[in-house]
Amino acid sequence: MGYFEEVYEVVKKIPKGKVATYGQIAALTGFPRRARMVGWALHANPYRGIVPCHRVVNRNGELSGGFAFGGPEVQKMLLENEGIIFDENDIINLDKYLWKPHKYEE
DNA sequence: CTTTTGACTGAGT
DNA sequence: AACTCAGCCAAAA
Repeated sequence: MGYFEEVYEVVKKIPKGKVATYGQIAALTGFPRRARMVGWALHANPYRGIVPCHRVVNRNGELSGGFAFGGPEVQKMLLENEGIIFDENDIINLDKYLWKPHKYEE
């Protein structure tokens, strides 16, 4: 099991209707300074369609970069389908939708 | 092998 | 509030 697997496991744990940041996932995997690795793991995501990478956003709650599994529009649609609402700037209200795990372990 | 780059973040200016 | 700098570490050139 490589580091990627840990990232995928955490991402898969994100409950529907919630989102998590790269840093948060990194922290959950035990490496709070490896947010970039999380991003890289998802970039190399061999489990596209299996790992809900659309629930992973940057610290500001906005959709990552200009590309994704199909495009930011698809990601937005998927998140709205999860019950998440975007603001005027297509930013997610982290105050409401940020995933707040009870424990930083497992 | 060395250098650049990147789905990031937090601190500093 | 917007921009820059520095850390992190793996893959690609």
